[in-house]
Amino acid sequence: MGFLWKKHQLRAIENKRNKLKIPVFTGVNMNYNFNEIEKKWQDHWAKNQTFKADNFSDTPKYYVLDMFPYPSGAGLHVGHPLGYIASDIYARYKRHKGFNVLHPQGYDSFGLPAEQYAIQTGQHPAVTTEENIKTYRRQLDQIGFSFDWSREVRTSDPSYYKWTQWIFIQLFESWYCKHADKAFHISELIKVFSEEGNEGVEAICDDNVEIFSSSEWNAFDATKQQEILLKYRMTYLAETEVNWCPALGTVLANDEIVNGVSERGGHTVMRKKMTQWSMRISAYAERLLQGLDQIDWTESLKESQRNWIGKSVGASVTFKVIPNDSSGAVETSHKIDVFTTRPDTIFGVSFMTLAPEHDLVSKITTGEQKPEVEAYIKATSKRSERDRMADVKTITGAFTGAYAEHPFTKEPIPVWIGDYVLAGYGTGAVMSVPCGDQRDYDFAKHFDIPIPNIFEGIDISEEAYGAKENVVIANSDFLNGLPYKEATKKAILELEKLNQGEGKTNYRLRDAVFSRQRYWGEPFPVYYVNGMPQMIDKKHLPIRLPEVEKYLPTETGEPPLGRADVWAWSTESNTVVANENINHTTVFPLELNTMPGWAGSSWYFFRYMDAQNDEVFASEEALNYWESVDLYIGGSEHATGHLLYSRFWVKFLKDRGFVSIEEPFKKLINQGMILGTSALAFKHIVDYDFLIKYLDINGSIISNEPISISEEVLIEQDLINDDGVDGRIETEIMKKVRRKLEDSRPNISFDLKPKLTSFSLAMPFHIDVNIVNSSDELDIRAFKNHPLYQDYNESIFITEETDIYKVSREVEKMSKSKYNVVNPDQIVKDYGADSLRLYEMFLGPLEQAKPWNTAGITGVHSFLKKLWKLYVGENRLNVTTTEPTKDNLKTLHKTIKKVEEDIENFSFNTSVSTFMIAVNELTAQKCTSKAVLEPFLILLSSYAPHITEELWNQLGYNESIATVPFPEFDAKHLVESSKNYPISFNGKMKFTLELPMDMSKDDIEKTVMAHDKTIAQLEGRTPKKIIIVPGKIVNIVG
RNA sequence: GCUCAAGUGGCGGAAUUGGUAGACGCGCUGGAUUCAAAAUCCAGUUCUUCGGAGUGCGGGUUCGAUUCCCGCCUUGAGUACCA
Repeated sequence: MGFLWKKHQLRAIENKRNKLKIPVFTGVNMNYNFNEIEKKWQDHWAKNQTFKADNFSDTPKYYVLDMFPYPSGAGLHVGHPLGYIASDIYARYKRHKGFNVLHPQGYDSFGLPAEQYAIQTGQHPAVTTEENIKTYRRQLDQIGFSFDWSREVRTSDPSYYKWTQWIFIQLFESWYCKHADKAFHISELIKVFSEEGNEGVEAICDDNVEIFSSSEWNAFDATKQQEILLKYRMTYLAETEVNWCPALGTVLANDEIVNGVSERGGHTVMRKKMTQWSMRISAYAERLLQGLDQIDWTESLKESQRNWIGKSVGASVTFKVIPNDSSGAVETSHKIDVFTTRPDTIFGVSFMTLAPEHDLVSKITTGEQKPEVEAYIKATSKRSERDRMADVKTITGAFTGAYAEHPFTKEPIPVWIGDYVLAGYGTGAVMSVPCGDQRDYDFAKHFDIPIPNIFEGIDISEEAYGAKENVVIANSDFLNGLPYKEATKKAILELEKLNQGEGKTNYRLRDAVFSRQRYWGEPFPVYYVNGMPQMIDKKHLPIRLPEVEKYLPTETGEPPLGRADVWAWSTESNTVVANENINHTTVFPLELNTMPGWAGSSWYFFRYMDAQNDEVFASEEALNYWESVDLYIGGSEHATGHLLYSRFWVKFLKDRGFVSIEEPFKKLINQGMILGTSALAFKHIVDYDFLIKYLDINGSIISNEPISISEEVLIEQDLINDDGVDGRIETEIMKKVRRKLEDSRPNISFDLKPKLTSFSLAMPFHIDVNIVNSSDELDIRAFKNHPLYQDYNESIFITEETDIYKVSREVEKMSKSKYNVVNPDQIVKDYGADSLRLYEMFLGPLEQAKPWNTAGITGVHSFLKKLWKLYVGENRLNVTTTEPTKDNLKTLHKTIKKVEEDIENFSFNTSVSTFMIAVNELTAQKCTSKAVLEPFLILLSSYAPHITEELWNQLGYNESIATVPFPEFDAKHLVESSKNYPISFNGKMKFTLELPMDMSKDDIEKTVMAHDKTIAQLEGRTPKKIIIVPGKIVNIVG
């Protein structure tokens, strides 16, 4: 029962509360009533905008950001808030430390799931997205995050995607100058073209640009000029081979494909040629690589970006194809360009290999070889990408009949095709050096091609020698005797002399396809004149998503926007108008694709700085004040998607002068996944034949009846291989059959003859974790009544103890299909948000994957109850102005030190233990001193904001605890006068000895050696050596 | 295959610069309280043949190693014919 205040006390409190405008709950409960407290303070923070950040402040800024959540229909499970809790603790801590903290939240609300749902149900994705956001918001709110919600953004909101469209236009209007190594406005390129032509332009552009003079440029018509410029723009339209996913009806980026199938849904993906918008991210490959050295990310994350960028330094080499008339081609002189990282091995080339898709293949294949080559190409094109990846062992290929000329020896080299050469990397052709590359080696062995050895003293009879170190080149003319490095240099030099090669750096990073054949994404601000894309002027943005009656592609295979009736651009009214007005003179068709998911998330961190601005994506002042994200927390699944694209856009925006930073995320932490603890039961399927003998009163058989039954027997894992268990199963089945017979034939006795006919292996299946208790005991009755397990209604259980089935546990990913999902709503209801926050942190290191086990939450929950009891006594606040004792201060200050260190190191789990130790100690010390209990609340308030805010308030403060300074650590309280020395013998601690801190080494030795236990331990031996580290340890050797 | 991360009680984990291995919590055992249960409180809880042994395994450096070095094994994540 709750304690009721006396009337006069109540009045006094009420007066005070009215003054402070804090919600009142009458009949203050002296118990820790977390539900009430948490609701009260969440409402208070929201009403008072406690966490609203100011864009202009004299205090230093700190920007803490969580990775943009996609509001899925399933809502949050306990794994999702982990990172949010960590960042919230850090944000709150930084506020205590005097920083002006920006800690915003919003939604990456365009995306596939809402659209898939729309296709199935016909509901507009905007409607379901709105609903999902509401659920998310409710769930986030109840955990007590200190977000500044006044800055909320949603990527699907036109006032937001207006600026995504704007950035797209900037990209379209830009080109990349290699010389200055940055992007510029396209007008500067046009100027150069009209004055000097393009020969001197060093730009990142398509490979197929023709060279033209200024006069030629000026003579081109507008369409031709546009066509050329498109090859230079940072975003461009090109026919590219894309990853087409028929099931999703869209194109996917490389990072959206996992193991050859779509990341979402696991559908097959095939190669298809389509005209698509692409982003020239490859222009930034080197800067994206170099920038990694400037940022504080985990090494593994940087490593995956490095791998994705895939820089390799080598040379391009041109081989001339030896003309051969039998190919029947009109042109007879061809060149094969290859990229190699080992130009030093050029004298080891014994054949060349082209990708089967290579353009030259059809041109150089001789008539004789044509049937074989064509058959091979046909066979390989049938193999899906996935088969090709899975099947690395099988060596296949075909000889084209053509020969290329070695640049130095002028010897003919046979040209092969093989699918181990990828069309998409380098030039799609390789110079094969079997002695130095295992794949070339295997290919040569398989097709009996010679394997010349060009390495001094290295045996290549078994395998290729791929290492670069400790190698000296031989049989290689002018390279003889040179090690790798020098040989490489020399080879490139000689190739340059012949004009048949040069040093070259290659990147694996491809330009990113930016079109999606989807409805629920940003529309492009683009219309088409004579097939050439035109940007809509920035002042007419946003171009809003049109309405469509269905969210599927059209019958003619166009994207869903092809279904919109009002989707044309009038250059007269500068508005979107009905399609019937299209006349290709003033009204033009609009782009039908939409932007990919990463468009909106590549710049959202800037929008939070100035979320409401309608003039610019964020004001210069706001951008300059907040600069970049100081701490970014999120999952590692974004390693090569979002985190690479964001860096790319930021570098671009910097080049164009829109922002002043080069990297968006200074420090990044990947929180580990919270895994589910699945419950597994095991079943046998057991088949029996029974012979039922019906008996009369005398026991004589009246009749025989054979029956067959099949039973699902649930058995505890421990019993599966138990000896007596078969007998138990048979007994139980007999019992069950007997019971049934007795029910149906009550007055007849019978005898049963069982015969086992089959017995399956034990099969595990998932049990809903909600019907299993913390001791792994399945509630059998609940199980039989559970709608999921109706099939087991009458199943037999074989268990150690009656009525209790012990499930087996397995840690796996938390997922609906495994029935191991734990919902935070229930946790908050049962234990409160503060308990949830503490427990999520207490589970283990933030960055590590760890299993969730709800049972353990009672530990942190009873800690909070103990804390409450420490502050709130039987009927009044237990906090007094009593002077703190030495012990009180020692406990407080060691806690301050530890918690501060922990937060700075993102070691949140260890501070939770520290809080527990502190409360245990202060309780044992019967501490009531305000001078200790107040600062302790501040320490804890980042972790458990509600209970601390409540107690802070009860202590009489009217300002939120979130705004008060962090307690100062004072080392003097930790100074000890004595030390409990561990006394070790040969490094093993045997006993401890309390000695004064200021005791000299000699005195320590004398005291220890004279001690009874030392004498007993030594058994008369004389120690060889005595190590004494004052204040640390004594070690006696001998 | 390559890259990265990690292996410590029944479980989650702690030991931050080499110095008392197992903090803190869960679970378990026993006890108190209760008509009973929940809750709460107290005690114990690495293994052990009671000598000791012990941080994945085998070596090494050191007075002393979970921590440093060498070689292996296992698990997880990412990536993959990248020339």
